Order: sequence, then structure tokens, then C-alpha cells
Amino acid sequence: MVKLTLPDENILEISKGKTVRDAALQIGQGLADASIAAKINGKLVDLHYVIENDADFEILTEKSEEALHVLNHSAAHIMAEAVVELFPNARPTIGPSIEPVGFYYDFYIEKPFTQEDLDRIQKKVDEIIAEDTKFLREEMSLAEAIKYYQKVEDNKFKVEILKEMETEEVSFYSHGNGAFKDLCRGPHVPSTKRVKAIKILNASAAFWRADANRESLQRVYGVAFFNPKELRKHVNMLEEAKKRDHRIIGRQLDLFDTADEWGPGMPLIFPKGRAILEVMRDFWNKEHEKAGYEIVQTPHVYKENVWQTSGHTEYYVENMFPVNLKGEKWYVKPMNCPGHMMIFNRRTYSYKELPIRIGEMGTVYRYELSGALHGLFRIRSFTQDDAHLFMLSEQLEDEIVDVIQMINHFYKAFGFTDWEFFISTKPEEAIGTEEGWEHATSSLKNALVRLDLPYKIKAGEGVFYGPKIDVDVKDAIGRRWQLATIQVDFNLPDRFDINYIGEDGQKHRPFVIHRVIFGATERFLAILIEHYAGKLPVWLSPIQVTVIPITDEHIEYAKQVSLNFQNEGIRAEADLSGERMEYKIRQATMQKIPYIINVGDKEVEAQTIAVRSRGNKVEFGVKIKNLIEKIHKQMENYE
RNA sequence: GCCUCGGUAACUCAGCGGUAGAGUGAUUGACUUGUAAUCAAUUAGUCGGGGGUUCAAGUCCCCCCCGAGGCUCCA
Repeated sequence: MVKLTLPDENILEISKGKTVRDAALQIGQGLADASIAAKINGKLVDLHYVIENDADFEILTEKSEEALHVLNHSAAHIMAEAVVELFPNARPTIGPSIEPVGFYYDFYIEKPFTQEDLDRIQKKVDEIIAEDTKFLREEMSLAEAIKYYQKVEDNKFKVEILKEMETEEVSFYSHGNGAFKDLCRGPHVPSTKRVKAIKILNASAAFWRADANRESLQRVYGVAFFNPKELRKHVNMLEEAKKRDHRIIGRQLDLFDTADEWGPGMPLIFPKGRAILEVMRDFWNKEHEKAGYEIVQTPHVYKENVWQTSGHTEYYVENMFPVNLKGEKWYVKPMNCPGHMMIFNRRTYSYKELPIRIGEMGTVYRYELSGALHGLFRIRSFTQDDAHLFMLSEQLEDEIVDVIQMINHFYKAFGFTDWEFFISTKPEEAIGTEEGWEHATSSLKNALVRLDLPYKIKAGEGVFYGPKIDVDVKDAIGRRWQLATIQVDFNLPDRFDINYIGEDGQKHRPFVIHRVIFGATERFLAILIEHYAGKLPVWLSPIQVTVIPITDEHIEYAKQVSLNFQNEGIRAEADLSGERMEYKIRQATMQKIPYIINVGDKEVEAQTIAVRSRGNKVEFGVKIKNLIEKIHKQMENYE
């Protein structure tokens, strides 16, 4: 007998050599029918997996998130079979499931897929699912597998994958008549019909191994669910995301616009957009002053020699806007770092004065590739909430702790509830000493450990000049955005010869970290717009109160009410246009203004207001003072 | 920069060889209204740019520019 420890700590005894499905059946028919795969000692396995030893055991049913990934992965295989049948020249490469849900498969094929091709693929996929055949696992030695892909399939991509593998045995999966089998670790759903709902979404180009110098592949995206209802929900979510598109809301709410007329990637921020950015800036200034930062301002353009010192002319010149005048070469700044280095260097600091924290909301310009531009998410002129911290080696960990705490405070205030930390370690090509990297990387880790924050490691993904922490923030519809970054920099201190005087009276190189929290303020604004679907909380709303008079006779009172709010630091306006009151209410509602105030005879008489708040609730006879207090409280609490 | 799909009025889009259209907006006038669109008039475009095919081209063909979705880049 084999003892399986279930998630609820109960022990399930089964006879040796039984499969996962048998074990599930032993618990109950319902569970067996609902099961997709299982976890044995935390490792994902098929239902066909034969259990030989005692282990921790967990059945994955359709309800679990991991099962959905298994399903999507299986869907990728089914699609690959469909593609290979329809296009015998296509060479499958890799096809994983993706976050938050969905899959893709990359094919090497001469001709890109058209919309008609995708329709045919969808049809073929549906056929394969309808056939309801089992996913079968087959083991093969590594050498045999390489031979298979060299001789039978003529697929150099799979051979390349196999040659990098360190195991001796690999597994294949097949379904249908078995003509198509694919190298895969598994696990998979037991049979093709478990894919109850699948949609082939779109195709695009992708490079093999994400390397622009390698072959260009055709990537087909799709998404699969256990039932059609979930698929519909997902499609609705995609539509919801489309509705939240900050470019559209930005135009509706008169926040900003981009257009190629005045330069692709150069957004014009309108008054209401700027009002939100101003709230962000105020918050930022306040928090940074509290945390002992010195706020500075640096120019937008420097002479070439600055960029030669920083190394930008050598390595980043393609991304910089050049300015030539009177035979001299200048560059518009793509980064704020040089300015901060030069400010640090204006005098000599003693070790007693460190850490020095220099911060700036600095607008930078980068010539991004045209294909990368997208609304405010990716632009060529944007403002970084930049700061550089100069410190002693032993201060590194404390400083990182402080920055992380500030990051947590920021994201909470702006209404996010979920974010993740990633540490990127030393890449292959890097500068700086081994000890420096070691100390910096462990300081990053220790800081997170000290704050009891979980993190993941991205091995070798650090920048050449130092290790870093990246923070991914999850928005209201589950999308992840990389926002904050804390990077240790071994490069610029050397290039700008940054020093402090130590206890020994000698010059020493401080540790320098570069960090942003918003990242780019314009991008952060766009994320806020999509996170809140335009319905910004009161403290961020560009217009917090609008006052609508019922007839022209109430204009004076409306003006007076509006002024009352303005005098209390509240962003208020009065709509005195010639439109009907109902029309103005509709406009204000669509502008997502938190408080819409109506004033007529009754209000003038009683010196009150009628307040319509979000959700279309109207409250009559409200005292102006009371609403002012309420809004003040909301602004203080970042609501 | 690469692949796919697009570009018609300020916005959303229809028209797909035969006289450039609709809704929204904007402007003006009338209406003075008690809680999500008052009525009317006016304004609308080198149909992304260039070249070609045709008696005739938003419409078919070629080149370029720009955008979207991906990929890449993110010193």
C-alpha cells in the first residue's frame, strides 16, 4: 500500500501501481470526473500517472487556477496539431500557457498566418476536440528524441531545446491518431474534449528565443476554458479592458492626446490631465521631503561631454534626441542620472553626512522605436519620479528597506491591493566587482526578508551595472504592470568619480542606488485611468465638484457655492452654459465627476445644496460645510 | 525595426468601380426648465501621401507615411 497525504492532512491509502485517477475515484466519483491533473509532492502530473511511493497528494479540479493552465497548455498542443495538419511546412517550436490566462504557440513557417488561416485553424481545433481522444504520454531517451526531431520531423528548434536539456529521459504527448506528437513535460488534461471552450485569438510575429538576430516565428494566440460561460466572461473582460483603454477615456475626459501631427509619442496633457499629475506630484513631494530627500531640478539638454562621461553617447545614442547648434553637439536628456551625479559632486561630503538622497520629477526624452509606442504607456517624452541615493556600504540594506516601505505606502494610497517583488541577479556581462554584486544582491534580499515580503528571483536578469528589485503591480482587472525599480549602480559612480571622505580621511566610492516608484508619471496616470476605468477616487479627480444651477436665476448662488469649495482647496466648477439642467447632469455624470450639485429656489432659500454622488444617489438639503468636510476627509484618506 | 490588420468630417463608423454619407460633437438661435440627451439651423472631409490601371478610383495594383495588436528594445 501507498500512503497519500491529502491537502486536509488526511491519509489516503491505495495499492501500489495505481494511477492518479484511481486514487481520485477512491475518494469519489464526482472528484474523479472533475479532476484534470494532480500534484504529487508539489509536482504537476497527469491523471494517468502511476503512483509508486508515499507522497503529498492533491487533485486539481477545474476550479483551480493551475488546472486552467494545464488546460491552456493542452489547448496549445491541440492547436499545434491543427496547424501542422493544415500547414505541413510549419515547424512547431514552443507553446506555453500564459498569464493570466491563455496560450500561444510559435511556428516556423514561410508565410505569416492570415485571418482566413486562423479561421481554418479554429475549425480544425474544434474538430480535434470533438473527436475526444486521449492525451497519451510517451517516454524517450534524450538521444532518441534528438534523432526523432532530426530524422523524422526535421525540426531544428526542438533539437536545440533538447540539446540544452540536462535530463536523460524526455516525454512526448500525443492525441488523436497519434500522428502528431510533441515534446512536452506535461501534464495534460486526460482527453481533448475537456477543452470545452477555445478561441483562437490572433497571430503576430515573434523571434525565436526572443532574439532579433534569430529566426522570425509566427505566434498564434488563443485562450481555453472548461466551459463556454467562462470563455464568454473572458471575452467580456477583454472588452472591458478595451472600454478602459486610457486613450479613449483620456479623450472622453479631456485629459490628454497623442498624435503624429506634432510628433509620435509626444503627448499633450490637457488641464484636467495635468490636474491629476499635479496631485501625484504633491503627494510625491510631500512623501519625499518627509523621507529626507533633497528635491532638485536639472536641465533638459546637456553638452555632448556630459553624455560622453556617462557613457550614453557610446551605448545609448540611438535613443537620444540630438541638438546641434553653432557647431556644438548637445543631447536632450534620456535620463536624470548625470544631473544628480553632478549635483552630488558640487561639494565634498563626509561619511558622516551620508546617506544623501537626491530626487527629481524629471522629464526625459527617449527616441523609442515607433512600433513600441502606445498611448501614454510608451511615449517618447515622459517624467520620471527619479531619485539617486548615495550611501555607505553598511547603510545599503536600511536604505532599501526605506524605499520599499515608501513603495508600499504609494501603491496603497493610489488604490492598489496587490504587488510583487522580483530580484534580478547578475547577468553574464556585467561591470563591478564580485564582492560589490554579492553585497548589493544580499542587501536587496535581506531588505525584503526584514519586511517579511515574499519575492521571486530572476536569475541573470539584472542590468549590467547592478542588481535590482522590480515591483509588479496588479490592477483591478488582473493585469500586471512593472512600476517601481530599485537598482544598485556600479557604473555611474565610477564614470562621474563620485566620492565621499571616510573616517580615514581618504576618498571612498559610495554605494549608489537609483530608484523610481511611479516609473513614468504619464504611464502611471494611464494605469490609474484603466485601473479605475476613469472613475478616479475623489482625491485624484481633476474636477471634484460641479455646480449646476436650475435656471439662470440661480447662477449667482451657483457661482458662490463653487467659490466656497474652491476656497477650501477643492477642485470645483460651476456649469453656467445655456444647456438644460438634465443635459448638464448627464455630461457631468459621463465626466465621472464625484459630486454633482444642483441649486434652485429651495437651495437658495435654505442656503443648502442638492448633492448627487456616484451611483446616482441624490441627497437634498445638504449643508455646504458638511460636503466640504466630507471631501477633505476623503482627500486626507486617499479615497 | 519585424509580422498581421487598419487609415473616409473633431469623434465613432457606413460606402468597396459610376454625383462623398449617418450619428455624436462644435457653433448660433429659440426655450428658463427640479435630477442621465429640448427643438431648430449652421459647420462639416485633397477619403493618410505619391504613382499606376480605367471613359471613370475611398473603391483595383505598386511604393511610402502613420496607427492598432503582438514581437523586439528598455544603457
